[in-house]
Amino acid sequence: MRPLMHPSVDDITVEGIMHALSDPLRVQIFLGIAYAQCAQTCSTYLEISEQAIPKSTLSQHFKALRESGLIRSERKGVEIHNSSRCEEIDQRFPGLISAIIDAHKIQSERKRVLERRKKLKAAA
Amino acid sequence: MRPLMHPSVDDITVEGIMHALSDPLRVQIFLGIAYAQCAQTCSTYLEISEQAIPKSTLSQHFKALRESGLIRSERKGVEIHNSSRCEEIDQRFPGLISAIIDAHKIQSERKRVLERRKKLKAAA
DNA sequence: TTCAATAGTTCGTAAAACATGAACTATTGA
DNA sequence: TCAATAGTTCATGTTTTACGAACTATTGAA
Repeated sequence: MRPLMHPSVDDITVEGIMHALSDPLRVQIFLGIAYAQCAQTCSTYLEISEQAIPKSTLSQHFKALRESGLIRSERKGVEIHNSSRCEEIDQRFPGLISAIIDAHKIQSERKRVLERRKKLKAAA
Repeated sequence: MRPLMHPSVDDITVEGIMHALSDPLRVQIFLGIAYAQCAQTCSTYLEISEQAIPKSTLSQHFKALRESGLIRSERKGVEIHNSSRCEEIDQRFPGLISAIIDAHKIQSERKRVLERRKKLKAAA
């Protein structure tokens, strides 16, 4: 098994970040890691949504996040601990990650509101 | 030929924007349109880099930008004028687009510096 | 009007990227 | 040494993307 590859901060690209965060599942994973006070493992996300995510798929998504430079993965015994590289990225691209995180907050808040509204309408 | 489809501001998603801007050529086109004081046409970009970009490819890229909500395309006679939807997007996701644009400025400035350094080194 | 020129779209297909089950590897604890 | 756990890698079917060729829309001139 080859060692986990991480790009140096200088090799992180905007396009790479955009691509990594263009997949809904990957964003969800990344936000989970970014918000988490403790490092997250791959298995944390085995049932992130209604249906189970195959672990090979999860593994690929973690790899994509890692190779874009968004997360750091370190083996801790039998599992791999993932943490965000937000601070490093913020040094290189100030405000980028937080703007994306804020946009996601707005988007998911609006989604919640719309769903509640829909439910009320259906009940009426 | 079906009419040009534009999502309403409320249907613009962060993932959609990320995806649209995850391609280097598309970012270049988008930045060109965002910076431009006048609306840009598809043909403006036929030779954006060293080699010519096939126009069917360009057309698809413009379509991707349009359907992500990043640009507005309007037929003006024989050509189609493209302009950015930055203001609208900024209403929905304040600061997102400008953070991405700033990050690109940093990235391309750094690239320029590295290339100059390399050239000087080669000359020495 | 018809026709050529210009600007861009759409279609078909070949190439690249993705998703996932099955098999494999690494680490730990019994 | 071996079973259990956590994750990776491989093989393959599916989806997305790139681009040449053919098509459509608009204009301006004959």
